[in-house]
Amino acid sequence: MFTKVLIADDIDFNDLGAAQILNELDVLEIQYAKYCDEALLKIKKAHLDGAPFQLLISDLSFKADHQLNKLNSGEELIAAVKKQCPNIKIIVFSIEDRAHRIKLLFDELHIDGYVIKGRNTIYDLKRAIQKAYNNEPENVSPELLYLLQDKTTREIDNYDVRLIKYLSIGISQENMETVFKQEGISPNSKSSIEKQVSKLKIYFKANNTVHLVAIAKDLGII
Amino acid sequence: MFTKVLIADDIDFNDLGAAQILNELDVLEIQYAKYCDEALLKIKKAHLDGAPFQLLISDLSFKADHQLNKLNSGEELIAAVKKQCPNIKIIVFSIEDRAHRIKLLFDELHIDGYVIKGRNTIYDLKRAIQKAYNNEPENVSPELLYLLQDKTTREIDNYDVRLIKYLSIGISQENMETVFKQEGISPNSKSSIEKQVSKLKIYFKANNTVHLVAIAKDLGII
DNA sequence: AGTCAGATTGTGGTTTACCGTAAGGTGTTG
DNA sequence: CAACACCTTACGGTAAACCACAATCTGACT
Repeated sequence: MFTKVLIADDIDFNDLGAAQILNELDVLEIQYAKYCDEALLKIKKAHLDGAPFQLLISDLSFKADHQLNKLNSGEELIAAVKKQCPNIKIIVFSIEDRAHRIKLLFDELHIDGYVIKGRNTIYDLKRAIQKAYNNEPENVSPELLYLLQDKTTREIDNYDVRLIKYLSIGISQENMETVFKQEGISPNSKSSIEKQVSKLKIYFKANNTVHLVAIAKDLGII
Repeated sequence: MFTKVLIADDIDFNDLGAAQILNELDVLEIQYAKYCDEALLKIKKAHLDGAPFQLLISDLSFKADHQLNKLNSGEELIAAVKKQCPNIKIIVFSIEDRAHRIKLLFDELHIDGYVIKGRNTIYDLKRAIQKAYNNEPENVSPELLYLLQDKTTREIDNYDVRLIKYLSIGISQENMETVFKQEGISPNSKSSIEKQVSKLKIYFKANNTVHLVAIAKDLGII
């Protein structure tokens, strides 16, 4: 079993539960971080000291407060950690249950497991840690495995996400052409953008653009 | 101090932390509920048995799963509980930090305290329980008190919320007139609706309607 | 190079949104 | 009841979104 584990979670309440599980799994050294930056720092330090963490259990959302942080989400933390220590195992542990966001974690950040905080957390997290240790693939709870099958989320690519994102921050379709050209995003003609928005509306069964953005927000796509 | 407390939270992980705090406060009887319906049932039963709960600590969001529930949010649970047992004290305990939603809890459901799940949860919840026991007003953490001062949320009334809500589910301004008349919402002329949407856009500094709805969703207004 | 399918862009017309202004209603006050 | 402010509704013009169709470009294959 892992011997040195870091838990990154901004809710102090969760430490107790995590500690209990890791004790049951006979993990010797457990450290905690309440901020992303703090977590990265600890991982870097341990790495330099020649006693690296073997597992990071991280939440996704970290509340902003008076402390200024460079990293402000689990995604950013994980990307930074992977860059620094590619060998560390990473399990994400969050209440987020929207397939799209979770899918991205596996596909782009190559995490080693995902546990939804819920009614069976204690059991699920324990299993996930064991699976991560044994390098088992598809390290998610059964209900999530089902969610990840959902096509809806797979057929929405980065272009779509950025398009909807820009719509949601008030860029009109008129101006989208200019913005896309500045950002080097293609296709970027007014006509193409209209067409793509229209496709997305059909795809998500949205009556209009307002509806589309609301749906995308609900699904966690933006 | 309270002697009988119910905790309604669907994340099993949180039970440990809550139990620790309540033990420190010498609360004798602590019960847990993972579903809203379950929580209401326990409260009803205790009431009928002549040994009612004195305090309910409830989360706001409860995940849906295979179990069908009549009540599906903390708000619904609290409304139902208040109806049944007006004397029970209620503290809401959630990660929700958006002023608008919290404000509604105090103004319409008359809760006795609010604690944001965060880095100081253990301290904050303990204080909140003591304050609720002593009937102290404004039972929130200092940072939240500041948030609740924010005017933004006070000046948005029910009409605005419904308007934005309908926009977000794909009702065009064209059709809003018909919908509002059916629902008995007034004013309902196309002109009035246009005007109100326009006001809201100015208020929230939104470039267009899409942007407005996105902002409203981010603020937790809808 | 030539062909072709599919993607991208362009164009014109229709609908909806947007915005200013004016007309109509309602309630208050002297 | 006249005067007034304020709210609601109506109207008209402009801009943006929407939609169908046509033109152009692109890359793969022969």
